[in-house]
Amino acid sequence: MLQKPRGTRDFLPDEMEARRAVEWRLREVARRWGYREVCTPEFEDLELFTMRSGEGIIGEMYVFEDKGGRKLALRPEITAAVIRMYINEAKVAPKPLRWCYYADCFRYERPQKGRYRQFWQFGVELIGADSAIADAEVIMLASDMLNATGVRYDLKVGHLSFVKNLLKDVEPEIQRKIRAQLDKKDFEGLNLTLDSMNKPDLAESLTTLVACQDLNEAFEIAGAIPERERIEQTMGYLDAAKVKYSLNLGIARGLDYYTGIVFEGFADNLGAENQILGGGVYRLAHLFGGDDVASCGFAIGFDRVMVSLGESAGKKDTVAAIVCTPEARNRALDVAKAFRSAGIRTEMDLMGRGFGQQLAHAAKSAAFAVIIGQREVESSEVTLKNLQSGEQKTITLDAAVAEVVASGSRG
RNA sequence: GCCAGGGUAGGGUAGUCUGGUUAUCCUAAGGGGCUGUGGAUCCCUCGACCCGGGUUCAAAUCUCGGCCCUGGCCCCA
Repeated sequence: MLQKPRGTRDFLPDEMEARRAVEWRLREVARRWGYREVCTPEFEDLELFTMRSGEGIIGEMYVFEDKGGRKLALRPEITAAVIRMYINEAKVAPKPLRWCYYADCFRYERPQKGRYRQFWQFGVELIGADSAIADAEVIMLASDMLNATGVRYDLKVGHLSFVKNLLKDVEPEIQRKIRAQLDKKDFEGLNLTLDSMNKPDLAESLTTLVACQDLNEAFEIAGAIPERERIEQTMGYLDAAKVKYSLNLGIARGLDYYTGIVFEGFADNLGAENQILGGGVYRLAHLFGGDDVASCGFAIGFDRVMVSLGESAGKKDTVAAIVCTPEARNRALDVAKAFRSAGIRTEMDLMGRGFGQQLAHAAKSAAFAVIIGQREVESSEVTLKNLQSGEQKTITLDAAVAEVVASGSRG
């Protein structure tokens, strides 16, 4: 039998409904903040991604050549494409641009819990606003969106200037190494690195800084930071808005184009791949030949959110099953039409089952049975049976529809 | 790329150590009886040893390779 490609998944209706429900909660929050959805191509010029992240990522992408000999790649992330689109299509649009996306991405990596080769990201990008309140808005939105999903998480907020300032006299190569070790909280390796440089007090400052939960203290450790006022303002807005976060000034976020605030979200029940959100302030547009523009954005690892939510994610659709005798089928079709017009998922027997077996099937798949037989045809009513409680009553069609609709809005 | 544990009907499983009858049980699915409560009950049916090589009279079972799954390492844009 044919298997699906490694690291991909099939989604059956139950799971799909759960995913759509969470997806729409995210969309709805983004919409309320004014972030409008955009869509970019599933594949792009390979160059777009190597310009952003370096040649090293080719090994972790789905790269192919098309029939015209173009080097293309399935998108491994969306930010680069969104910024390309901004430069191509929207450079002169009124600022700021508030955009969001929900899209699948592809990475050629070893699958494990919460990591798949095809995975979905829900992200937002705020383009062209360069202020403390802009940074704060994006973080507040991140918090709002994660809250809407119901996932349990920790939000960590940091800023690159602190570590950068402490390391300003260190060679770039070593800087990179130290930042990676701080990000991983690999203090053993960090001490080794610093020992070899003969700077014991730097180690002290760095480890204290990473653990530091107080902004003023952090400024004392890190020394004079030009962005101090903006950082204080941003954090002030977050505190005023009662955003739940903790300070983590060790966050490195891998790549060099991040310039300021950075933040990450972690689920507490996921194992090794527990990061469910990552983002920050970055400058990327100039890489793709645009004018330099400040941007801030984040992406939510949608699949990890779903794994973290587990079984709790699902909310079942209310289903009405029409149960009828063959003679009553035309009337039953009218009844079904009325239920469907009211927005109720309504199903009829297609298997030629007898009355009893229709009901038996309904009991497994529906919340209500709507019974239409000779008696109901004659009285122009329907018998509505609540399949959970077993109660039933013969009432008008309108009353039956109203009752099913009401039960759906409760659920 | 590395390490560990796995892969038996649609789902869940027994059997594997110690090779040997028609591969166990639950569930789901389909057909039939019953024809206004059948979420019951009775009868019937469908359906599996991941793939390939090796050992053997004989392989789900032992062995080698591959594929895939689960978790971890690495990486994580």
